[in-house]
Amino acid sequence: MVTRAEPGSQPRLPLSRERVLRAAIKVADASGIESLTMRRLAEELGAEAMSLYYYVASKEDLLDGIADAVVAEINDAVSAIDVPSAGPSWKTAVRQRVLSAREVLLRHRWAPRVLETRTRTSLAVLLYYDGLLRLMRDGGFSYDLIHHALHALGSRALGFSQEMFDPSGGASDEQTAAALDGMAGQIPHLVGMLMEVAHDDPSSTLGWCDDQTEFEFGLDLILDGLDTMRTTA
Amino acid sequence: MVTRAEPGSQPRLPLSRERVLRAAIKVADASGIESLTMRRLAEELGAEAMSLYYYVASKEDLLDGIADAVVAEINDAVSAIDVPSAGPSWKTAVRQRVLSAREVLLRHRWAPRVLETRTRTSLAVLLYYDGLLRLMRDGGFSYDLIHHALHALGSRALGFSQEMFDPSGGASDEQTAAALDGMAGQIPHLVGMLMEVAHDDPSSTLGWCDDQTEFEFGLDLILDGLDTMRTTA
DNA sequence: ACCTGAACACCGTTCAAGT
DNA sequence: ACCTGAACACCGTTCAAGT
Repeated sequence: MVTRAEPGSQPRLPLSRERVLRAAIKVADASGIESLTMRRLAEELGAEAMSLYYYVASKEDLLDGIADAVVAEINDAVSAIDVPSAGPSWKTAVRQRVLSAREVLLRHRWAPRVLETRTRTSLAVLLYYDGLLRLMRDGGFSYDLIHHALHALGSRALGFSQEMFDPSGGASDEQTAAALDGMAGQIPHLVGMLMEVAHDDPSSTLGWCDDQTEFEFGLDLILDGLDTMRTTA
Repeated sequence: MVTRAEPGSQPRLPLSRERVLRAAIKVADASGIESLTMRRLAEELGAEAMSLYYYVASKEDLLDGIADAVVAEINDAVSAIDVPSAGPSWKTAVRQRVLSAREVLLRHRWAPRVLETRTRTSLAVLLYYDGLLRLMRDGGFSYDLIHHALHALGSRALGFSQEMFDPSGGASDEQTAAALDGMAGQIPHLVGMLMEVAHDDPSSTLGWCDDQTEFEFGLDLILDGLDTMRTTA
């Protein structure tokens, strides 16, 4: 082992929690969350896996850390938004915040899954919800209705929703169509719907459905319902 | 190694995919999904881990299998429901199906997480959605609106929703109250809301919120919104 | 056809040791 | 204070071998 630096080797930056978390996000963004292992992360940093434990208590702590960092990124994005929120304009204010959060999550596809599996309550998440809450208070909501509303929105408030099935499932439209055709006897209504919807929507080049459109449809459905309750309660 | 059965040892049942999946569900129900390993499952069956690979192709295939089994259990439960679904009664029909699905999931707490992580499209899930679709067709929905509706419902159609944060987070109410108090400066609206809501609801002995009530609130909000669209479209 | 033992390539993590 | 090598206890899985 040579103590002196190899000729041409850069003097490595010292590690820090900040650098570890940044590198972890980089790995997850580039290669997916399943490829984020302590050894792989250490390699990315030019260090040994064991060195990471000086900055994170465990892998769970690492995941808590990168989840927090993503929500902090969301909080940064939404704090730049400055639109009126009094009375009826609460809705566009909330809508804009949620869609901003979604934009951040689209840059970190692994984030929803990691967020869902956190057990620790994250201060960053609480701060985000506190911001939404303020807007709804401006809109004239009671605390009680806001409480229901936050539960009704669930993860949608942070910009993502659970799609239980993707008809295309990663396969091509042709493969999907063929597979569905074979099952038509068992799932006649579903096949009927997908035939019609796929035909009607020439812009669905990414597959059967446009996720962004569907996300906004669901979001607006909930926000509109809440708006009605706000005024009738 | 003795070839003859030990005195008192029961002649072990032969393995089968059915038995493997059943045992896997039993382990997950009793000890949580994280304790479901191939070795632990084999032990439960009185066999070796390697023997399981004769019935499942991989652990992913095992998870696909138990997810399918749970949805099959849901399909059994909802197929016993026989209520009218024509016109405006579509809503109560769908509502009842969703709440039945939820009851099944409450017996398998690990199921939502496993369902979310499946990549393969499950026939059982398609059958479930096809059933919902039929009810909405009876209600007079267009295929196009049903398509939006299924996306808007997302996992809620199958009886569960993503709660992004649990204010209690497993801790006692006293601990939660103390922790929130310390953060009151940073999240004033959230603290204000939780103080009021917890105070107002003497029945919330399980913590700050009654999940079943909140689930139904969110579900009804969406169903009511869809019902309006059904009649105005 | 059905089941298994030994072994492999990975994990996260502990611990004592280096600078 | 910061980093590491060797080692441990666990994974899922391959493969050749047993009945």
